[in-house]
Amino acid sequence: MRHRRQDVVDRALLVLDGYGLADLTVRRLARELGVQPSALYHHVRSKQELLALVAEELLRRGPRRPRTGGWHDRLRTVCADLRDALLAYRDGAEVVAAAQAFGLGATGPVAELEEVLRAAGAPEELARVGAATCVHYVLGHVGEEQLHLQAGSAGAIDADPRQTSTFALGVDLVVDGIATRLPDPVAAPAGVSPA
Amino acid sequence: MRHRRQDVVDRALLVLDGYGLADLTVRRLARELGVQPSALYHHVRSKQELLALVAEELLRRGPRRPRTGGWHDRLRTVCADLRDALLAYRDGAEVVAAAQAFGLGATGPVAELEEVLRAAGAPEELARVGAATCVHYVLGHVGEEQLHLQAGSAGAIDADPRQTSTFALGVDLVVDGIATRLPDPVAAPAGVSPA
DNA sequence: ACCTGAACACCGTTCAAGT
DNA sequence: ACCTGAACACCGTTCAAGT
Repeated sequence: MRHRRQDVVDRALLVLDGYGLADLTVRRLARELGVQPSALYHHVRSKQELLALVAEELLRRGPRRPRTGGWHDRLRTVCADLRDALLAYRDGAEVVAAAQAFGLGATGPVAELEEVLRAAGAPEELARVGAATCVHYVLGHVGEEQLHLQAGSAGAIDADPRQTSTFALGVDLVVDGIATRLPDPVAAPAGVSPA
Repeated sequence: MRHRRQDVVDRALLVLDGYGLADLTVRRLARELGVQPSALYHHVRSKQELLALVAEELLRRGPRRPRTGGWHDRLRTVCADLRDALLAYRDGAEVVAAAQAFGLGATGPVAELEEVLRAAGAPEELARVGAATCVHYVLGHVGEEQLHLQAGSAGAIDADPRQTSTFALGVDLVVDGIATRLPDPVAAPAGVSPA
């Protein structure tokens, strides 16, 4: 039973989805892999690093809808992809929030949101704060969703359309707020980026 | 050395601020109180309940600026009070986020934000989502702030004015977004609440 | 390169028993 | 009402040693 780093991460995601974040322990994961707990430290420096890798992989496995339309729509699409990625695994939002909480990984969505805003002509500070605000909202909202979900795990995406519309309203609040701060509401022609 | 429930909570806040959330353990807290770990279960049902009480007390100890001006200003003031309460204790945002994460307490700010929005004429859903969005933003933002703070604990409130202005921008993004959804932008005269 | 075996210093929680 | 003492079933991490 010899494993590589990716095997450990893959199995961790299975444990996460099957038993929740609280039961995703080093010892539990080792048992699941048929290996001693100490063996995991050959693949990973610490449990924190493991959780960061899990968060990253969870996001990587999420959907990626085509980015079309104006910056409003692009922002919403990135947020929706993020939400679906988080909802696809039990305690997904908690895992990614934890990774953020100790300053590791899960920076992909933030970076992409910042780019969308910069491309829309947002000054640097607005791009940074706007992207962060979107991500904070999505993590918080999905965290609440998963709390009231307790049961039902993978595959149950968008089971509750009321939650989805609530999510959309929240995102729009942030997006509309950003719009009031953008210098020029004129949309650039497709394929042409402003200097 | 006989203690009451409030003694336990008070001491927990001291441990939190002195050593951080990771070191706020049942056993550590018991040692600090000069008591056996099992004794704490006479005052508290579980560690979760303890953390919820700590979160609640932390918020109770926060400032409460006068609520003046239109609903924009009132919203901002509630958010600012919340931020200062969280910043006053090491890992404050993490503690309150954790309490929210398992569905306990820390509902005061949400309730007050909802009331402000209802009084401003917001339909029920907008009031609920708007309040939640504000709180998600503040928790996320202060969480990041405290992460990059690592050192420096209580008393260091608003040491970094750049962070404060960044915080304000984020709140305004949400507030402005809510404004675009409110039915009537006409401000009511001070002291008079709309029917 | 990947793993074992054993140890260290911890956890949260329960429960009978004491005052 | 508040606490002790002892136990149970766990944690994350280190480290010498094995193949």
